[in-house]
Amino acid sequence: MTDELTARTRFDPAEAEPRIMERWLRSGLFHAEPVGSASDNYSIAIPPPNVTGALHMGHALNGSIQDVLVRYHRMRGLRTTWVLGTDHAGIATQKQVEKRLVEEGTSREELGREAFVERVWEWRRSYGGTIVGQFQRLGASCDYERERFTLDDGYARAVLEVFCRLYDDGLIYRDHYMVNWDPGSRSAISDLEVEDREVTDTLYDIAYPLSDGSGELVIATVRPETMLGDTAVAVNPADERHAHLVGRSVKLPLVGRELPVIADDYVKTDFGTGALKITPAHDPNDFEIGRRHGLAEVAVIGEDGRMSDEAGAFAGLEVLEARERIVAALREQGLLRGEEPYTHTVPFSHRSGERVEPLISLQWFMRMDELAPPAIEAVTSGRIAIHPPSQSRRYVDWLEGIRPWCISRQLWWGHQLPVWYRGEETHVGSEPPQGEGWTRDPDVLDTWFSSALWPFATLGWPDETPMLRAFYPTDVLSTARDILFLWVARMVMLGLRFTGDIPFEHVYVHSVIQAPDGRRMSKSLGTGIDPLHEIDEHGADAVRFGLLAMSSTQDVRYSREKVEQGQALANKLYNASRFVLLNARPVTPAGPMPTRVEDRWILSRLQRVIADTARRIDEFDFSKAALGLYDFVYGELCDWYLELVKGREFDEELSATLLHVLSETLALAHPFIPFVTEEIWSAVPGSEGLLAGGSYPLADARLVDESAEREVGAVIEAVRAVRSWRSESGVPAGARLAARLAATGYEATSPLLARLARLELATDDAVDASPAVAAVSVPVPGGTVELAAGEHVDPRAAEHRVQERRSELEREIARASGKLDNEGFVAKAPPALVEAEREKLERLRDELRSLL
RNA sequence: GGGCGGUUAGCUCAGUCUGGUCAGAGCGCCUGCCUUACAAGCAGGAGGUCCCCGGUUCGAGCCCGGGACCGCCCA
Repeated sequence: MTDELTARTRFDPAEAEPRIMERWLRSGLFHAEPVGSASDNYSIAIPPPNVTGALHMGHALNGSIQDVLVRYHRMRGLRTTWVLGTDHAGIATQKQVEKRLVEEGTSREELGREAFVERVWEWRRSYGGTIVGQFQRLGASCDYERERFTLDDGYARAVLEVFCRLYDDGLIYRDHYMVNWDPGSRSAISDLEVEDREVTDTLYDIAYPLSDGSGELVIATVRPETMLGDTAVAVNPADERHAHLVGRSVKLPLVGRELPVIADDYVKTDFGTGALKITPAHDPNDFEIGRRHGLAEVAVIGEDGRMSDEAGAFAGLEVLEARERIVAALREQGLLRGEEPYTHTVPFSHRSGERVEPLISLQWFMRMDELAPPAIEAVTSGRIAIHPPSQSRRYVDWLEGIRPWCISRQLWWGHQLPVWYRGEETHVGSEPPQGEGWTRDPDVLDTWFSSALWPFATLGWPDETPMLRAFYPTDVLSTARDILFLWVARMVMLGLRFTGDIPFEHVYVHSVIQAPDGRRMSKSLGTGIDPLHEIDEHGADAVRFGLLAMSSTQDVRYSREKVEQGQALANKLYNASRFVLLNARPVTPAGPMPTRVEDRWILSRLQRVIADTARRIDEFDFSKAALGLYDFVYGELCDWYLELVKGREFDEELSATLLHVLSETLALAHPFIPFVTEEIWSAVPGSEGLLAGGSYPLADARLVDESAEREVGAVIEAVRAVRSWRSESGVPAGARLAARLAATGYEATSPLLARLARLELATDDAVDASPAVAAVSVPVPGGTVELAAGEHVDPRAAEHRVQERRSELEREIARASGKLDNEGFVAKAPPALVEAEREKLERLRDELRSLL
């Protein structure tokens, strides 16, 4: 870089980033050998992205967060591994490949299972690496040699092992139960894959005649087609209108079946007529009621989304068509008592977007009642810390209300259940059973079942591997809110069950990034912003910085300004480094040897930003950490220190301090903006190796210098005061003005003040001499600067400024004296505060007098 | 229906835990500058009913109560 320094005034991420990533990868720095134990080492298991996925903003933010943590701890000297990989995403991947098959004019059924699965593997080999490469664009320092996939051989072994052990322990079982059936993907899906949406349907009132002909009971439903599967009508036991009907029966229209009238608390008395048709096979609540009352379960809709044979005359029809025909038939028979628009929430599949059909189906389930309590305890006891803490309540609430988890999926892509049947026999085991006539269960496990093992299966479990010893439990799981249940809770449950230990010590729940207009970022809405495009445009450092600076404990809108701020920071650091490297002597000192006040000042400020940054990373406050670095680089290093040293000779002492401050700043910022800092590092004299492998700065309390901070702080304020006065009085910023310093506290710093404020300061013995031209008094800390501004002053501008200042002073004086006139304030406020207020008032009055 | 979060400058957000020193940042806007690192820069500036009402307090953007509006989660 050194040779290019003179020529290039801008950092070019597009050119530099791939080159630097290449160096990192070749160096092997990101790879850690399994040595020692987890308590000494640092590890993060990435929440595995979907193998079909491409990097979106959520990944980019999460990747930036994890990379800050990983780079920071690596530089702290810990053996560090960040395990990357993808999950096989059963439904999504299968759908991708099926789509292609359709385009080719064939189908998975035509291919057969084995050939189809091979096609999916082909797809995965060709396209499954996309997102891994995209993490590299971001600069993520993953241990790429350890990339894992939830269908790898070793991983698959872990999955089967867990299934078999849970089965043996009685936690996994097979049952006919109501599941969320997704007609789109022809599979059961879990509660977490269901999204409730509000839709407007028609609510129909239908009369069910009493069997004895003595009247009728009117029920209300939005799904008349399910009436064919009704097996009861229920009323609330407290409902006096219907009390006399309980125990009698009604005749189901169109079918003729006798339905008992039952009493159940679930029925709301204020909905419709207070009578509820019960269809245990097609509604989750009815299902529960049905089980309570021992009702028959008549399934009139099949897994193909069409009416089943049980639907009699309507068999084979699509649900919607059946509905129309049934309504028509009821109308014809005079049993339709009303219809009106009705808005309610309806479950939709996250996977296919289709309306979920609740169906009773024979599936495999996992009991959660034994697994959940230890997972709750791990968080309530503090063994696992969730950040921000408000999220732990959501975690606990969810686990407390957890229900059995349907883990089987009617797919071909995934971990096929290790279950075989022969007649009435069932065999569960990692090996096929002996003997003839066994058939394997065709279903696969929910992808999340395998993801739940991620923190330990990636490290070689069930074997007692060195990796597992060295890196489990992992340190942090970083994730978005919606994943708290999907992954985190399940990882904790299974981690505790199978390793006896928590899977991670900290859970960091980060923001969800919304579109700039506050809507959800989504492809279908057209509101998505592609992080790779942003990286192309602004550089990975800028995107990382921007995302981190945006992040918060709540959802945030994507802010391109923050990314541009990051880009500006990278460029600023690059140019500040040019200044240092082009001027400083290439000394390689043991450390800085500051004697001058400005050197002591920047070193002192540096210690503070070092301490703040480390603390903020430790507290997961990435936005404060990033913005704090920005403030240091801009507001202290570049705006002041580099300007303060410009008049000096770049001798050995100054060079040592400059190079020290530069090196420390680069290292400090490296976890946030790794590319530009690494690039500059290679040009710093005496720098060895890669910055990514260097050590993180530690604050040195001996370099904190209160008096230097006070003195230089006063200079900064004074320079600002003079500049501001100039600007408002029409005095050119560049004009050198004769001046006299009538203030204390500038003994060591007056030359600095003179240079930055462009003043010709009179020497001490000239202090009493009157300036040649009428003087202006500019208040600064510790006194005033008397300026002989003379010919430069625009009298009207100057007068205007004085007026403004006078009224401002009057306002402030009124406020301060008002406070002091308040007896309550003087009596009750802390004495120091009252005293400070008195001094302030004195100061204000002095200044006002000087302006009269 | 239950729970959680939010409302501060034109925009996006800090600041609220721990009341006074607090009206802040970035972007945008206005003015002036190519000052020997950076014009993707530098210097200076304008701009706020801290959602509303009430309370506590000597003192409230911050604490308490009520309300309005927006968003998210769960049922």
